[in-house]
Amino acid sequence: MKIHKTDINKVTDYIWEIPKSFRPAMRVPARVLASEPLLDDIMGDRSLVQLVNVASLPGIKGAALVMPDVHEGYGFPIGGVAATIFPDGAISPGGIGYDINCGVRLLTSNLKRDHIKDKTEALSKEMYAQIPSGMGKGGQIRLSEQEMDQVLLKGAEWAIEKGYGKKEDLAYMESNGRLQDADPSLVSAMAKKRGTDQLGTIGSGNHFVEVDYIEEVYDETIAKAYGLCKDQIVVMIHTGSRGLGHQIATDYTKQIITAMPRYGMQVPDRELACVPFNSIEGQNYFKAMCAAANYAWCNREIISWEARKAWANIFGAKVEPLKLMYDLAHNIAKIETHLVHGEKAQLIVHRKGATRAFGPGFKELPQDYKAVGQPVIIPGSMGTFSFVLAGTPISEELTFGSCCHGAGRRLSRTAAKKQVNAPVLQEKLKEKGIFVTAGSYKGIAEEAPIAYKDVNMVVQTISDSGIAKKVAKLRPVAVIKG
DNA sequence: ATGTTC
Repeated sequence: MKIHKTDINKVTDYIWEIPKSFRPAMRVPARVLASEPLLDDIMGDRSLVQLVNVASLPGIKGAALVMPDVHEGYGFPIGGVAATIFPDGAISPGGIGYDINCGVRLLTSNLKRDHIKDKTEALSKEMYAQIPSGMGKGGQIRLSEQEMDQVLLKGAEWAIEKGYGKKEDLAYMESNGRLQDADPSLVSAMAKKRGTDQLGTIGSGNHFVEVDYIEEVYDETIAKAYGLCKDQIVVMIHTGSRGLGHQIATDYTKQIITAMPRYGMQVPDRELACVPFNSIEGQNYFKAMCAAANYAWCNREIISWEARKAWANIFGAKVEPLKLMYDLAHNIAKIETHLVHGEKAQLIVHRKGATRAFGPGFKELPQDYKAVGQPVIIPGSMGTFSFVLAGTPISEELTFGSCCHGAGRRLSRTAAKKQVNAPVLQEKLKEKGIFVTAGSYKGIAEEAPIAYKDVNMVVQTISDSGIAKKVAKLRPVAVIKG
């Protein structure tokens, strides 16, 4: 299948639609949220074909959607949102991704840019020492079988009970850092084994811990509600459920590929394998997915504890500890209520490389954010900049309350490695005042800014389309990578 | 993304 520009209808400057009539298998239209240059960028790759395939998912409602940071993924495009009808619409592990509850959190400090100037290098070294990173890397904590089950059931609460976190953090996590449907008995022994020593570790790839300062505030009122101000130092953490989540995705993808024919579900690409949400296989996957999501929230809470230790070691025990602004998932499925053609419907919302972006008044928001909407954290590529946005009611109308999750890759890892000289890049960033500490040059090369879209363009599209408002722009000073 | 290949 090839998709040409002439197959795509322009709905607005930021919304492009491939109509349902394009392919007989499509059950809903396919929609791209992008400015024209960003759309042109993906015309040559498989993102749009994958999006059209998603539009044929059994039980899909509204439209198959991609955000402006879209790129190719396993079956589903990354940056994709697919809402299927509860309870018998499809659930597909490919629509969630291999790193279940990969997500981002932002911690705020009471220090300003001037306070840390002379200590940036020492801080980045201490962060690197405290936070294990890199492929397959384990941490300090070894979970017993009983403890593992508690982590999978309780998520971030487990870390807090054990003294690795702060009770006041819970209110500032999506779903309070815990999905109630988790069932540890549905997580394989292999997945649990892989997760035994990986709590408190960031892993590799695009995962990182970053120290930033706030370069610009766009919306003073919302920034104030989130506790953000110009020149303030903040810490961003991006990681997920590590080997445990990956193993769960592997286990259930296999199972679901085998089970799918029994339910008469057909999809154009084997990588979109799915079963009805309320089938036994669908329920088992969902409950295991929830367990992996809880592991990821626990992981990010423990990494925050490590970052807080590094903070105290560098700035002294009397410094105010880092405060959690918000933590949100961008690889997850959630049961949510949205309007479909003007009527309320319960949906299984798959977000793969897409975050939630609910507007003001949403009941799950912490009290101090209720009036301004949910924080959306958008990490840019290494050494560029990142954004904090706020969700709006428009996201609920256009995207099932969803937003983009980052800059979005434009070069494959292999292509990036060919083009980038990592030591040179590291030195260049240092000259710009950004200390990058990484376990491997491979990681630096794969994550070079050239491998990513222009985050400014991506965020501008989001802001122009109205699904989220710009609140603040963040510049990195130290990056810890795998 | 991941004890690189589901």
